[in-house]
Amino acid sequence: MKTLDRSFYSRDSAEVARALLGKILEKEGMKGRIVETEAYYGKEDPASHASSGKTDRNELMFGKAGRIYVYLCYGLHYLLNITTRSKGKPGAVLIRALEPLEGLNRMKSNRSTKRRYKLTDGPGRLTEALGIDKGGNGADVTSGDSEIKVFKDGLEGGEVGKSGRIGINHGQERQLRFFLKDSKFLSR
DNA sequence: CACTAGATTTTCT
DNA sequence: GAAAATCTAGTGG
Repeated sequence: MKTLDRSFYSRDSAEVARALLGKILEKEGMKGRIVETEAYYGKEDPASHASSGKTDRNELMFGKAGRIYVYLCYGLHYLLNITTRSKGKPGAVLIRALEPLEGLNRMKSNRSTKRRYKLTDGPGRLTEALGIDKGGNGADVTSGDSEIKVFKDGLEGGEVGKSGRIGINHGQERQLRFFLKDSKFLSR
């Protein structure tokens, strides 16, 4: 299985978000199918971290495409993004939900809650299940020896839905959330 | 089942 | 000081 190369990620954020649906994400042997994503931009997007300029936290969004951007949200949840577009044009795609495929037992033991069966159907949950934290920040997904990889051959098929993004209060009801309609592993 | 509070870092006012 | 790209556990019907 081959990983996607940098030209795949160097496009418009919404195109990348749409194209990532159905692709397989792997971290240390644990695999999941990407079923839900959201696109973020730069200063023209008030919901984006990059909307008000570069900071220590978001500088990866300003760099080259195809790298991991992990961000600690609400002080306790890590969110997984992949940077998009080209240098100087900040952008990223947030991975919101996965369908678990391999390594389920390890995902379960990574998650602290045992009551719920929910494993990877939410941006904060999937990072915990896969053991992703700030250590993975800046990794190059297009490189073969990265901890986190995205494969070119996904599971095609399934109707794609669009909606406004979730969890943001900064207005902006542009349709930048993409998901596979028939998936049972979407966030709320 | 529905609703609510609380956890806790980065950033901006 | 307050809000944010969220989730969990607890309470009450």
